[in-house]
Formats: sequence, C-alpha cells, structure tokens
Amino acid sequence: MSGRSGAVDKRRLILDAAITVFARQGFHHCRVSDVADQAGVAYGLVYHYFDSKEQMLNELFLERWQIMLDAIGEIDAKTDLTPRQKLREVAGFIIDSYRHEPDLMKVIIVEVTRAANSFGRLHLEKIREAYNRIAVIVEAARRDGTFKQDISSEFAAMCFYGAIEQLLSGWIFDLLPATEDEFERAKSLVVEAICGGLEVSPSSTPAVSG
Amino acid sequence: MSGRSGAVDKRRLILDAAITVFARQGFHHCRVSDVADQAGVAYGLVYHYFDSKEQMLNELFLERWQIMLDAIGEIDAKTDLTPRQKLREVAGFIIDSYRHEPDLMKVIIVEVTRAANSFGRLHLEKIREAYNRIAVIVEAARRDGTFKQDISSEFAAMCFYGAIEQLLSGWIFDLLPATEDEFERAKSLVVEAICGGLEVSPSSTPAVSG
Amino acid sequence: MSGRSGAVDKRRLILDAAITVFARQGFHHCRVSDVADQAGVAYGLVYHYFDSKEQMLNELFLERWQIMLDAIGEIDAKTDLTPRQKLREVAGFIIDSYRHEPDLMKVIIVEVTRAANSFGRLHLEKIREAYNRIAVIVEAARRDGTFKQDISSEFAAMCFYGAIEQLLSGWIFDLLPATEDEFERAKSLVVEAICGGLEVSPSSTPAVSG
Amino acid sequence: MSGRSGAVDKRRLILDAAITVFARQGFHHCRVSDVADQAGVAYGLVYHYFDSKEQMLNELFLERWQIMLDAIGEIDAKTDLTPRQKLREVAGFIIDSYRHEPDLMKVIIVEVTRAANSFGRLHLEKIREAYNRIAVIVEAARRDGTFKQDISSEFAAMCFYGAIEQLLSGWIFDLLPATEDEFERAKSLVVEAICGGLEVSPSSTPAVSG
DNA sequence: TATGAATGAGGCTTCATTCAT
DNA sequence: TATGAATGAAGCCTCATTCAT
Repeated sequence: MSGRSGAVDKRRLILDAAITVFARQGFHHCRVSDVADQAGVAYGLVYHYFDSKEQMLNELFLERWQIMLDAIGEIDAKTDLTPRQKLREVAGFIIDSYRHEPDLMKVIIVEVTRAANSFGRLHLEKIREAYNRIAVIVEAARRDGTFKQDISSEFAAMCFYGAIEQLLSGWIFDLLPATEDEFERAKSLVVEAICGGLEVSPSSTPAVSG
Repeated sequence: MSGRSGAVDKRRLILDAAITVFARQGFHHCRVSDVADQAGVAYGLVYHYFDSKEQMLNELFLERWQIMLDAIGEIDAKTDLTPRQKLREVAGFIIDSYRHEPDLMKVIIVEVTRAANSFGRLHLEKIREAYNRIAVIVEAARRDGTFKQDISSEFAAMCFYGAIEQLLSGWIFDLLPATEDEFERAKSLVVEAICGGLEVSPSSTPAVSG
Repeated sequence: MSGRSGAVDKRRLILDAAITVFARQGFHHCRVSDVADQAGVAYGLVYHYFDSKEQMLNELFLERWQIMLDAIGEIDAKTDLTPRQKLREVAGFIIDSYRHEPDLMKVIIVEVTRAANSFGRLHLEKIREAYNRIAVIVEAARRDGTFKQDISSEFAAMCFYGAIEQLLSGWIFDLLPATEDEFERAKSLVVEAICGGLEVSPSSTPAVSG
Repeated sequence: MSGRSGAVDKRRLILDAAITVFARQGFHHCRVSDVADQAGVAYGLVYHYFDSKEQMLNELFLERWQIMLDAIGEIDAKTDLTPRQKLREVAGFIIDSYRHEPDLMKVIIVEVTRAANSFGRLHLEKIREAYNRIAVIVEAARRDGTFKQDISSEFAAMCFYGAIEQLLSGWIFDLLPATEDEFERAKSLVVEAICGGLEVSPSSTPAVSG
C-alpha cells in the first residue's frame, strides 16, 4: 500500500506519532489533533487511516503484544533451554522491548495492560495469553521438579510478570535508575530474584558476613 | 456533625459512592452525576463537598495510601519479626485491604498507582514512599546476611510489590480465582515465591518426582 | 425594625457589604456568598432579607438615586440661584456623593446607569427623570435668554450629565487624579467647561499669550 | 479564503452575529449558542474560530477602537484645521460610527467602555489612549490661547468624550430622538456646547428675548 | 490521498435559590 | 432570626468524528 521508494508511509507516520503523544500526554489527555500535529499531517488524515482514536491504541497494542506472544512461544520451543533459562530470555525480551521502544512500551503498560476499565478489559484475552505462556514454562519446571509444587504455575507466572512490569514502571517513572547497564543487569536479577528467591539459599551460599 | 447515629454523613456517602462508581465504570468513563446518583444526592452537593471530580479520587487515594504507609511502618517496627515475617505481614495487609475493600483497592491501583500520566504522576512521591518502606525491610535483611547482596533493596522491593499488585490485578480481572481461601494462601505464597524463590532449594528439598 | 441600641442592623450590614463587593468584583462576577462573607453573616440570611441578588442592587440604586432626584429638585427650587449656580450645585452634589461613598457611586454608575441591557433597562424611567430635572434647569436658562436657543435643554442636560459621569469614571478607573482638591476644583470646572465653554470668550478674555 | 465572492467568511459571520446578539441581549445575558444560532452555524464552530465568548467581545472592541484611535490621529494631523474643527471631526466620526453600526457601538460602550469590572479594566489602556488623543487636540488649543488655561486638557477631554458618549447612550436607550437629522445636528451641537458653552456669550450674541 | 472546516453531543462546574433545623 | 446544607438548572467549553472539496 505504501512504504514505497521515497514516499513516506503516512499511516506508519501517524502511528508513530500516536506512540509519542500517547506516551507523553496519556491517551485520555491528548487530542486527535495532537497526534496529527506530531505527525505533521492534516487533521482529517488520521480518520482516513483509522476509524477512531481508540483504534490507533488497539493497533499499537495488538501489533506489539503479538510480537511478544510469538517471542515467548519461540523461547518456550527451544528444547535445549532449562525453564529458568527460558524465563531469563522472556525477561530479556521484555526489557529489551522497553530499551528499544520505551514510549511504545509505556503506552502499552500504562494505557492497556494496567487500564482495567478501558482497554485492559477489551484486550483481556490477549493479555491473559501472555500470562498463560509464561505459566506453561513454569508448569514444565514444576513437572520436572525444578520448581516448587505448592506454587501454582498461574500464580508464579503472575508474580514473575508482575515483577518485570513493575521494573518497567520504575524506569518509566524514574523510580529506578534507567541506564543501559541497569537494563542489562535487571534481566538476570529479576530471574534470580523470582526463581532463586531474595533469600540466600541455606546450602548454596555458605554464609555471608554482614 | 457526622458519622453519628442516624444522621448520615453525606460527604462520606458521596465518597463511598465514588468508590463504587469509579471501580465499576472507571474514573474517565463515569460522570459526576453518576456519583451523585449512586449516592442518592443532588448533583450540586458533590461540589459542595469537593472541588472537583479529581479531588475525590485524590482524597480516596491519599486516605487509603497513608493507612498502608503507616501499616508498613508499624510492621517494620516490630523488632521480634524476621524480615521475611515482616514482608509476610506487608503482603497480608495489602491482600486483606483488597479482601475488605476490593472496589477501593481497584480504584487506587487502576486509576492512581498504575496511571502514569494522570494521577500516578501527581502522587508519585507518596507511591515511592511505599516502595521505600518495603526497601527498608529488605535492606535490613541484606545487612544481616539473610538476603542476597547482589540484588539491591530497591530492586527487590519493586519485584515484591509488583508481584503483589499483579496478583490483585489478577483477581480484579478474573485472571486468578478470587476466593477467600485463595486470598489467604496467596499471603504466604507470594512471600514464599519472592523470598524463597520459585525454584526448589538445592538442599532443603531432596528431590521431587514431577 | 432594628437599628436599636447595640444590636446591629443585619439588613443594613448586608446592604453595605453588597456595596463593597459589587464595587470590588462587579455584580456579575461576585456570588451571593461573597456578600454574606463580607457581611460576616450566614449564607441564607441574605435571602431572609432580600428576595434575590438583583433586589439588593435595585435597592441600592433606588435608595441613592431618589436622594439625588430629591436633591436636584430642591436645588431647582432655590429661586435665588441662577441656572448656572443651580448646575454648579448639582455638579457639587454628585461629586460629593462620589467623595463620600465612592463604592456606592461606582456600583450605581457601572452596574445600573451604564448597564444598558440589565439594570439600566429596568430603571430607565428613574434615570430619565434625573436628566429631565437637569433639563428643567437648563430650560429655564434658555427661556431667560442666558442659555443658547439652538441647543435643546434635553441635549444640554445629556452633555452636562455625561461630562460629570465621565469625570467620575475617570476617578474610578484612575484615569484622572482623585484627590480631595481635584474633586473640589472639578465642581466648578465642569460647570465652567459646559456652561462657559472650553473656548476663551471673544470679549471677556482680552487675549492670552500662549 | 474569505470575503471572496459567494464564499461566506464564517468567522466574520460569527463576529457579526455576536454584535447583534450582544447588543440585543447583553454580553452576560446571552449564551454562546445564541450567537451560533444567529450566525446559523453549529455551536462548535464558534470555538473553532474563537477561544472563548470573551475573546469575541475583545476582538470586536479592539478592532473598532483602533479604527477610532487611528481616525482621531489622522484628524489631529490635519494642520489646516483649528482645534475646534478637529473636535468637530472627532465628534462627527464617533457619531457616524454609531449611525452606521449602532449595534457595534452599543456593545463597545455598554460592555467595554462603561464596564468597569470586566472588560473595561482589561482594555483600560486602549480606552485611555482615546482620551489622550483628544487631550492632545485640546492642549494645542490651550497653547495657542484659544482654549481656557484653567481647564486642563485631560479634564476637558473627559468632558468632551463624556458628553458624546452620553448622547450615544441617549440614542441607545431612546432617551433622545434618534433620527438621521438629529445625528447630523448633534455633531455640531455637541462641539458648540462643549467648546462654545451652553451660555450665550456676553458679546457675540447681543441679547435674546426668551 | 489530503485538508481542515463544520458538527454537536457530552460533561464539568457554577451558583442563585430553597429548605430543614 | 439565623444557619449552611441541599437542590438542580444553566452554560461554557472540549473534542471525537464527519464532510465537502
């Protein structure tokens, strides 16, 4: 349809502008004209490509979320990885997503994933699917005896995903230092925290003085 | 003047109605008249007691959040508890808050804590304080050698709180079974998951046949 | 009804508060509660004494305006005065009214006399009566040959009153210096200007070296 | 884009409708929808062109007032005219303004020039400038000995302008006959009254038998 | 495709007035 | 008289969406 030669893909242009504006002002606090202005196109053109303001957000979410679902699926398919390694890759994927497209991830988290009464409700099934895929990984670990039995895989998946999303929130709101180095360390640390636990293991670690 | 015997405290009545309506329709999708209707009072009375729709939400949040901050502080002050026991009480307090006032907690989480661009931004400092108080508990554990050194207390606090909030989200959105029994079990399990880790400890647990 | 001994006349208190508030904020930009606050009485008491916000203004205007009408009538009745002397006394009366009760006069001028579409329309007849009484004085002067024939008394009255009201406006808005001395001088000068004219009379004044 | 042939300039259309409505109902007693209805456009279009109801009034005032300021400046620049002739032209200009656009002039006088607490305050400087320009003309007359020394030019300007505005008020409120003939005669008469004075000059007019 | 003028329902807020005590 | 809580109509302004060009 476009993307050809020098011609800019206006549709993509508008979508990217929406990411910027939604991230900066919030979905409810921006106007469609803000998006058009940011994209440098006329007001009405937004409605030529999209049915509504909401559709833009839906599209942004679905596009990105599917990529994540696919990624988790692919990670889980890697038979040579242990469950913990798989979770490490999942965490790595999500954190990298934020590293590369912080605005988009902010929009998805703030306006969809954590917005119970509007878009969250609408995309609940898609969101649930992500938790399920993580739960599948955990469930395998429970079956092979690596993970505890008394913590259900659904429960564990929620804790794992919740921890990661909270880290992203921390970076978004400047509650945690957001440097490349921190992002990188976080990938392993979050897995270490959730899988290994915050506590020093009785045996593995002899004893730590102060 | 209020709260006494038969006399109804209209201000409280309106605030409670706001909880119900905000939880059901979402802050942005409800009208002030919905709150008035729910409270059974005239439209204008809402503005007799509150400056704006936003002020109601602010008040609901601040009132409740402070209670939580105080609770965490009191829990931390109990010198006879281990860090893990303290975290267990914190988790218990938050989960009980949801059990007793699910609508209010839903509003706080969905409309404030997780709403980056509107009220989240406004109350960032108050929110941060909660994370800090949890971090203080973790830090003590790191100092006494119970908790791992390589995971900073701030990072750990975010994981811990994120996991809990995600559980609440799961209950709110029916992604997790929300029964009294589940609530009760969750209190210990979330601590078990985050502190002890999802993995079976090398020594403590001999071997589990999947 | 009141005004007795130490007991304050609440009705008068409210009316005086209305003068202050109307003058400061303008009739349309103040609330009934502002008047009550200024008077130091409860909200509802205003409605105990007055039917409406408008009634207060009406009463303030009518009370004062009638005093002026009476004054002009009395001045005109002084048979020993020349028309010019009568106009001098009229100007003196109006200017003194402003000197003694600037707020009240401001309210009357700004909110009634010059407010065509609200109270001005309502009290048009009363306002007209003032112009008429001045016109009566002028008419006598025209009859005795003192004043010009080609300028009708109605026309002349409007010029005369307009000039005075404009001076008051000037003082109200700080466009003219508002000192006791200026007020005093203005009384004669405005009559000198309107009756004698701004121009130097051909004969009376020999010649002035610019 | 506007003003051309058949194409109607909606912005102008709305502004003209505002003149009609403001003049008829008064600024405070009309709704924005009244303006839209009068213009025959949709409600929202008013806000497409103007930021607020007030902005319309401001624009109407500023546009017209500047024309008057320019006109007075041009009149004063005519070196071949005597001060009295200049004032005659100023009076003529203002009265003609009312003749040609009575509604607009009514709005300007009633809602701005004479509205101390709202728009009058806002445009005080612009209003003052008009008085100043008239004062400049008077001052020249005082310097060349034509006008009296004891009446300051600022004072004289206020009397002159006040008289004219009062005449306009008289026509607006039907206190004075408003015919073409009267308008025409008023131009000279108001100057005759203020400059020449209402009184018959001692010498110039021998004696008039009442 | 592209523009931006035009539409109009929706909703917050104000505030004069009433009323129960 | 005195209080101030309670009422609810009114109106400004916003902004998503449509439409003519």
